[in-house]
Amino acid sequence: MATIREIARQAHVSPATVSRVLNGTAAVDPQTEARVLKVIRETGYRPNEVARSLSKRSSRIIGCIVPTIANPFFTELARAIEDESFRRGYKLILCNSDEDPAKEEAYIDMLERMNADGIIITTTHEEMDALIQACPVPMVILDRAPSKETNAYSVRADHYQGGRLATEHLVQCGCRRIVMMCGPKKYTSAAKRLQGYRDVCREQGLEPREVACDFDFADGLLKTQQLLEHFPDVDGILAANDVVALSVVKVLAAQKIPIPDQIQVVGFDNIYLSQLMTPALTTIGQPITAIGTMAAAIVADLVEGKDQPLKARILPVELVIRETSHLQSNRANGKAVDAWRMKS
Amino acid sequence: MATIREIARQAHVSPATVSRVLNGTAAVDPQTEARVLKVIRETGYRPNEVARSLSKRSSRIIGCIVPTIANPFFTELARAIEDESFRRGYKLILCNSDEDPAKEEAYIDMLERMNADGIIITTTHEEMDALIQACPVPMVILDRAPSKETNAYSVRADHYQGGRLATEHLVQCGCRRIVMMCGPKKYTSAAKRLQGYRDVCREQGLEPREVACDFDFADGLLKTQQLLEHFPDVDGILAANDVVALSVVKVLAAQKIPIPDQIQVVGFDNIYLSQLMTPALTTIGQPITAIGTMAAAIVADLVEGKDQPLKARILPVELVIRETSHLQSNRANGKAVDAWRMKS
DNA sequence: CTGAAAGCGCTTACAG
DNA sequence: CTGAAAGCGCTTACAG
Repeated sequence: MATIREIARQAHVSPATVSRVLNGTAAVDPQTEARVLKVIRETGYRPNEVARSLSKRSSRIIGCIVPTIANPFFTELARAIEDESFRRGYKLILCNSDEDPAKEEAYIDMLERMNADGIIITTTHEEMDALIQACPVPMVILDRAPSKETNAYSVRADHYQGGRLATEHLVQCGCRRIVMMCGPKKYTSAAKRLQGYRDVCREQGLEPREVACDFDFADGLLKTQQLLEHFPDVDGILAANDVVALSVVKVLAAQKIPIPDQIQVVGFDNIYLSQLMTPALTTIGQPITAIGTMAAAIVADLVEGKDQPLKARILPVELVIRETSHLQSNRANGKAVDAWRMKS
Repeated sequence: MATIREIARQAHVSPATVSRVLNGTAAVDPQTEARVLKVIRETGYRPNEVARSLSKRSSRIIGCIVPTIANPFFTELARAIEDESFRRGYKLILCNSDEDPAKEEAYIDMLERMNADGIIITTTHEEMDALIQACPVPMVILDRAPSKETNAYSVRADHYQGGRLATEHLVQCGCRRIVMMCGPKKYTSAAKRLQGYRDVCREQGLEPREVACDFDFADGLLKTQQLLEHFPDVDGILAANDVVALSVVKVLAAQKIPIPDQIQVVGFDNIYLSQLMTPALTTIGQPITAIGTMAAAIVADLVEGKDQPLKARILPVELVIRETSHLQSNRANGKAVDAWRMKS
């Protein structure tokens, strides 16, 4: 692999001049420029990124730390972040923390040492706040409200509104004994959704029924079974998220409980999978792609010196009606309203 | 952020000595070492990775190029690669090519310029062979047979055997009119599975019935519908992969065709999702984690100077029986054999 | 418009 | 065991 020095030699100029035509950082005589370009083309020269990173103290690397891409929600998020990063000329280092604070810390450390230009992280650990505060590179926190005095950016969906929309929808669909399968409270998203649920219950004069549930399939199966024992008269279930909704559907199918005729189900997230399931899932859609795109864009803008006045951005959610719920008026023919989307 | 020079100053030694205690590359007087370590601890010094990469001409970065992590198969593969990379002290740069040769080329170029220590790639494009050949960094090709004269490594599953196992299983389950939904022939995996299917058909005196189908959900829906029109008497379907099997199940459910009583279905891959579906999918399992782990291990071993005699590794597949098929003997009670796994 | 020189922060022969 | 020096391959004031 040729170096800039070699190109300079062949073009009878200094390395500085080659650098200038490469980066367009200063005016270069057109004649000279043409000569340099020619040599570059002929040799297939490509500048070494590591050397450039070292002298510029910027690597054009964005780090992304998520619990695990095995969770489809984070897969889709990571994909959106990668797309925007690539579009803006950045590379993405993807890190799976498994929600282990030690791994999160190790990855942040690694990214700082690599001169990463920004870190996008989804964490639920309060202990991380100090690290985030101390981090010399820009941080964007996803899907969670950061503590007050932080200098980090945050992008998340309006989960409170999501909780409300989901509950109101089930009420409109005729449910009166709605059970909320609530994700771990340490997640802002779970806590906010729960709050929305409770508020609507109060407004509608319904008694809240709650079951704690992790955001994964296995716990979803377990808690669905418990739920059916505790609340045998349940007629509506708000699943903690779409993955849990998948479990709910599986358990109800196994017990031959018809969906949505006996029990209606609403998920959260609107991951791609939710439309592939049979029956297709009614859910609260988060703007997953928009969240990821915005997170990467914030980092890129920051590197390019663009101001970011807004530290926290909250994006709207939407109700996506499919086959696991049905409005009263449609109950007669038992058909689901097809893909009717109501913007929140 | 302090530099090695600053640590050296405070510990009254040269930067070279600090480097030596940091890397253990040469014996250092215990007294001196203790002094250096103390300063490092007190200052919280962490060496800059970019500078280290530049002087060592190794970045401890592994690049991974997949079509898209939106496909669960590649998500699981990427997760396994990341785990092994992290374990061995490497970072993973994840790249989604969308099977676009231009993007693949751009990413390979980028990774080379970053001094990546290895590139793990899943590509179906023959045109890439020249690039792979020219690539100065070690390459591991996944899920595809590389062309003969390449110096790249390859790791893949035994898809021919997979095609055989799937077909033989359906025959044992009593199917006689089995349709193979075959993935794009440019994929080695698809071509090999088809070959296995054809061979078993010949051996069993069955007439092969084939439908071409892309490896995605949308085409799966379309081709399933066409399949039912072309072959109205079909009693067994070999889906191109698990994602396509999801589509098959969806279409059959919509048409109220009972699975497995009227039509039995077998997928390929055994992605995590296949067990979450309702009904849970009978499928041919690829050792996804083993493939990813092995790919990352090959790169790490290479960097560490360990010999890699075997250029191509072919891993076994297994039949995973769940609820979309049932053996003759079980047909009577209509119950699926639960998680009975037969090692290939 | 152009070049010589210093610098980015490490590592590693080389000499002692 | 240790240090001075050169080098990794770029970029960027500085001077002309």
